[in-house]
Amino acid sequence: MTRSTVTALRHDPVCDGTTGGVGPATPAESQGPCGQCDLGTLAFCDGFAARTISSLSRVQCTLRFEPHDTLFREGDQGLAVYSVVSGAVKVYKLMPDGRRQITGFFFRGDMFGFCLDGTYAYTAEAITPVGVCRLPMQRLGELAETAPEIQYRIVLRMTAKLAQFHDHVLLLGRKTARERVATFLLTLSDRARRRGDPPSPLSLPMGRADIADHIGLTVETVSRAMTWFKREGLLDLPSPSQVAIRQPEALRAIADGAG
Amino acid sequence: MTRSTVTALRHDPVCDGTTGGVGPATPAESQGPCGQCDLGTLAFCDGFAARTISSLSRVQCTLRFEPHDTLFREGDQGLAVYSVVSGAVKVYKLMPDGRRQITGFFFRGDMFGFCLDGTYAYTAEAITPVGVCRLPMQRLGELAETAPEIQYRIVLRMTAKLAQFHDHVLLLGRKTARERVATFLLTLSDRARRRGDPPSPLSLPMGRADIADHIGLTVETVSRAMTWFKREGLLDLPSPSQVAIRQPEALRAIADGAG
DNA sequence: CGCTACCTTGAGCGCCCTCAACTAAAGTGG
DNA sequence: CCACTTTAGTTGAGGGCGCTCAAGGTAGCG
Repeated sequence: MTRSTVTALRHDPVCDGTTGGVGPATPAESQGPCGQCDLGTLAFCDGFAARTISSLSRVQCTLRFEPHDTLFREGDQGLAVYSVVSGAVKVYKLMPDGRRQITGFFFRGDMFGFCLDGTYAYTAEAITPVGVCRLPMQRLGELAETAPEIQYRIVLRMTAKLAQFHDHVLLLGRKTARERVATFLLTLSDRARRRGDPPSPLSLPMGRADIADHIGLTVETVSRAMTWFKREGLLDLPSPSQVAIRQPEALRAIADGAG
Repeated sequence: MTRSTVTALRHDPVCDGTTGGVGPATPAESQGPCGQCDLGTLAFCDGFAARTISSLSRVQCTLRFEPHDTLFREGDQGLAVYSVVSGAVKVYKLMPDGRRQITGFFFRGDMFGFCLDGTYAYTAEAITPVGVCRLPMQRLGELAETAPEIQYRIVLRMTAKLAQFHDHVLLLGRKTARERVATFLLTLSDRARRRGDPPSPLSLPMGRADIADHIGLTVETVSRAMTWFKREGLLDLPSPSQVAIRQPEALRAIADGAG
């Protein structure tokens, strides 16, 4: 296992444990090459031809990050895309005066880091301990010429992400505080279900401040909405980072504006 | 010219002038095949090999729509992607109670209609008289296997759109009313410049209500912000649909939160 | 036990929404 | 060509949702 990581290092000089000097990233010791990591059908390379997978495994490398580590910053040269193997990552943009907008959360199986003209448009930061599969973008482009299935897979991922953005823009532009929180919880629950994690009790690895900066509210408003849902019996909060959704339909009704 | 449209009709039975029975779409008479329309370097197929272009021209068809025509609705089967040749298109999602969020405006050279699992995630409606180049998605996927440059181009377009979304989510989640309007005007001006249209006086083909539903405000608030910018000498409003930006730097400062 | 970080709860205010009136411009029919 | 109607945009007055500011609670950790 460790040997395959070393192989990756030999073929991709960028994979030397430093990611632009940001964060104490260290090569992982427990992950194998593409197709052998434990992502199963969630893996980017799942279902690819053996030759494609071996090509990917030669340029891929697996990294670990600790909470608050920065994977890359807005403006950094965009050298690689990332696939989350374990843990949670948040991605955000900052305004000069410190206002922050978290544009996405990424979990097991999710990919991020696609960027234009070689510069990341946002900062990526680990929320929990994180394992990621890193794919150098340039190599990916070269491989795509011989294995068009790779680019098709990328198109699929990006299309899904675009659909998510449409929904989130609707949330931010037109929904009330309670509708936003309800939508957020249901979306997270749905994504957990799709990736095979228990959808209830739902795990909230991010703090209230992160949630607030994602759905365009303040910490206090998020907290009040959660407490209100709890009082109404729509959900339980065994701990601040765990939500048991009791009445999904009622929550859905609120999320869709019938509350 | 008309003959090439007829050719397209022969090869693509979907291109019969009806787009799901929605809107009085009629085949255009003035547009040629890919590479011969007047989009120049803005065209999706610009720079492709001659063989690729001829393949595209065989599945492509050009359509015209009038203001308020619906190109497709949210939930419709997603059969094709569109490239705007002339005019302006808005794309939006509706909530059950009528709240509307416009998730994007599309002008000359812009593409839209990429969708997952065969269903459009939003409704597309013509703002002005519109000419579009319509490319059936399935054929596009088939062609991509022999001409990977097509999918690479799609990836580029989608990457750019994703970056736009990140910016817009920041706008909706964290910016004040004036910051939103300033950002909106500058973004529109920048896009006009990139596509070769005069960036000033900037043309606003969409109404105040459309702007409001795009940046998460009300008509009144948009109007007040514009009047305020005018009073401060940042811009002129020769007509409601034309904006002459007098002080781009000052407007930029406001857009970025330094106002 | 004290410290820190995070979450929750409360009180008051402000930005933007709501409601309404007014103006301007464009279409309509005689 | 001109009254009438309709639609879009602007301006004003008042109210409410969510923000701000502040205090209190709770869990993790030395």
